[in-house]
Amino acid sequence: MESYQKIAKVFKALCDPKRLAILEQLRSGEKCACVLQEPMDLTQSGLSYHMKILCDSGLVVSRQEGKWTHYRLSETGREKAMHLLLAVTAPDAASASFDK
Amino acid sequence: MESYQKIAKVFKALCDPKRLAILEQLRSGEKCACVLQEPMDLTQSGLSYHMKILCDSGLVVSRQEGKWTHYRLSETGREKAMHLLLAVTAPDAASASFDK
DNA sequence: TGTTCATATCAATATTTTTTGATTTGAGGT
DNA sequence: ACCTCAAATCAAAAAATATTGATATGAACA
Repeated sequence: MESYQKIAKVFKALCDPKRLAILEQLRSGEKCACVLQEPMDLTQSGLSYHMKILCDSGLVVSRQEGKWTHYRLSETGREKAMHLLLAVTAPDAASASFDK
Repeated sequence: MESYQKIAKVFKALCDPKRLAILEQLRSGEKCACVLQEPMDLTQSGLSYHMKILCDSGLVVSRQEGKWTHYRLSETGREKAMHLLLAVTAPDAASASFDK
């Protein structure tokens, strides 16, 4: 079973407005770090900090190309997160009823 | 469109190990605050603080019964969270391909 | 090899979140 | 009305997270 810390790490990626804005940008396709930074109120090191959290969560993956780093959404990361959300918030088999 | 702050609030409920442990307890059915607190390393006011965050996220709902408060998982809360997770991490319609 | 550019890392500070203990509120019971 | 108990709220302290500016790494290219 996954530890609560590990699960928390996935959702931590999603509870910061700046990281949500970064994900929004990635929804339209792979982006280079410099491109992601431009429209945001973030320093270079600030972006790097958030990208690390997003990659650690598994929701985003990176790809090096020369001196550039490209980021994109991970389908498997998303699927794992969906399963995790369900696992954590759905009543267990034994308990039939719960609130609407 | 929902603000990033509003979205963040939902996932904030899921990025603390103690709140995940509380959700785990609720998976087996409705529980009174006093019952939830007992097995956890939490003071009364500490539990109350976390329950507020869980209720604010919509994933948990509460019900008063005399002087007791009972908490349970919300199905609609879970459904909304699932949709939100998808909305935030899935590539948009225009961009066909993304990473596995 | 030396220079430039993109990104990562580090250390310090600022900000936010969590914890704690004390107090308040409000529903019952006497 | 008074007392008790469960839970919420508040203010202060502690802990975790985010931001900033400076520096390090490492790829490309002259």
